[in-house]
Parts: sequence; C-alpha cells; structure tokens
Amino acid sequence: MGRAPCCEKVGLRRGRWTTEEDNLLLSYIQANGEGSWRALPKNAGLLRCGKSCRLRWINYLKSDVKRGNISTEEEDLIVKLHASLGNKWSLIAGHLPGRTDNEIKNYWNSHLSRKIAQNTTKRKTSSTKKTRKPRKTSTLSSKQSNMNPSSDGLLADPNGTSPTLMQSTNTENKQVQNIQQVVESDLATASSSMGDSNEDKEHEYDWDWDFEIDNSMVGLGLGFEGEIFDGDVLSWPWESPTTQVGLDMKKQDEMIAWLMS
DNA sequence: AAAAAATCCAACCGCTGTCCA
DNA sequence: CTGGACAGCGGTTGGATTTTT
Repeated sequence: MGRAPCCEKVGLRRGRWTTEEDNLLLSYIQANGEGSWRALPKNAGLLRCGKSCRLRWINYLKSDVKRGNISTEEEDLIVKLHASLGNKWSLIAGHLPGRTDNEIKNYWNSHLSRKIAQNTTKRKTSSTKKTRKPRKTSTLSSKQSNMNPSSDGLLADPNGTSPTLMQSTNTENKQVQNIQQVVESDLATASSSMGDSNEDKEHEYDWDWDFEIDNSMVGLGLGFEGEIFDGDVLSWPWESPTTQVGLDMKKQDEMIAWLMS
C-alpha cells in the first residue's frame, strides 16, 4: 500500500561529500536535469539519500551559487530584509542572487545575531534613555510610482504575486548594484538623521520608517533592543488584526517591494 | 607548543504543505 | 476522503578550523 519510503537509511553514506560524489551528482544532473530526487542517487550511482543530494546540489554544486564572503552591501540587505521578514531565509535568499537560504541562515546565526547582541549590550550600558530618533519618512505610493518592474531588476514573479529578483547572469551584477545603492542610500539617510555621533560612526541596524499602504500610515520602529517606540504600530501590516488573521501576502509583497524600491 | 575555547558552515533532522494514488 | 511520497523550509548539530590562553 502506498509508495515506498523516500530512502532507506541503511547503507547510505552520511557526512561530508567527497569530490568523487560531487562529480557523480554534477555529471548526472548535467545530463538528466534536476528533480526526481528519490530515484537520482540510484541512477547516479550514489550511496546517498535523495534529500541529501538535493541539498548538496542547491547549496553547493549549482552553477549560480555564489561562493565567497558576504559583502557589506549584502549584509545590509540581509539585515534589512530580516527586519521585515523574520527568519524567512529562503525569501531573503530570493533577493540575494547566488546566495542560498542555508548560507544566509548560517551567516545570520554566526555573524549578524552576535553583532546585534553586542550592540544591544553596548547601547544598554552606554545609555539608559530611550529617545525617539527622527524618522525617515516616505510613502509606498510615491515609491511605487518609481518602480519599473521590467527594467530595474525587480521583475514580476511569473508564478505568483511576489516581486522576485530574477537571476539573469547578464543583469545579475547590475541588479545587485541597484539594490545595494538603494540600501546604502537608505542607511546613509537614516544614519545622518541619528543624533548620537558615536552611533553614527558604527554601522548599526536601527531604522525607523513610516510608509503608507492602502492610504493608511504604518509605522516601523526597530531597534537593537527590539524596542517599539511610542506611537508606532506594534504589528506588521500583514499581521494586523484589522486586516485578517495570519499573513496577508499582498501586503507583505507590497512591503517587500517598498523595501526593495 | 599544546590545550582549550570559540567560530564557522556543511549537512542532517523534523516539520509542513502539496500532490497523487 | 485518506494516507503516503515528495519538495521545501527552518532549526539544530557536529566536526573542522581558527583563535586564544
């Protein structure tokens, strides 16, 4: 009854992949394409679970996987997207061409979470007052008017409503640069409006934005302490109890589009 | 130089949603 | 309708490497 389990764990190899295994997987997928992960190990002559093969392919062997250090521009973008999306690693990775969800997750856990924790400690010891910083104000409607999905790297997802960075090898670098410029610009503006000169020197992630969705202002106050400033809306627009229970994907997409614009 | 501690990251685990028999 | 296979995702682990003592 039913199908056979996806893989028998008996007799399968685990742990690090060898070069030989990589070559087997690579040549098989190049010849037959990806997919059918259950049957792949047997057909490719690998003593691995199909799930393991898929992971190895996606995170390491795929040709568009970018190796090397995360740049400061990419780091900024990760932090910014994480502030809006939370631990949605695959979603964040979708906006960083060549980076995998696993890589971003690891980078967050090993670098960024610690960096933020350190800054939290520093700020808590250096200052006990919670003062509201000047806001960087903009509106989604005005941002949307500047969006050109067909030319600025934000392309409509053909299979859905989410704005997705399409990974074209020809335009990839330009897309990244566009995103990086926007992020840098936003961070520079936010930074220049901050009062504490010591904080200005360091690249901290502490934003405070307003934006407008469906003609209603939504506020975002984000700090290292996780502080929500007085007067701010306490939940994300798509989580708002006034909209609907659970995620409002349309508003989430609008939010992402705004962040990326 | 050696041991201990910290860091990094590839890989694994388990869960969820979707598809299909 | 039910239940199993599968793909995909986020959390966690474990071992290799690097840094510190």
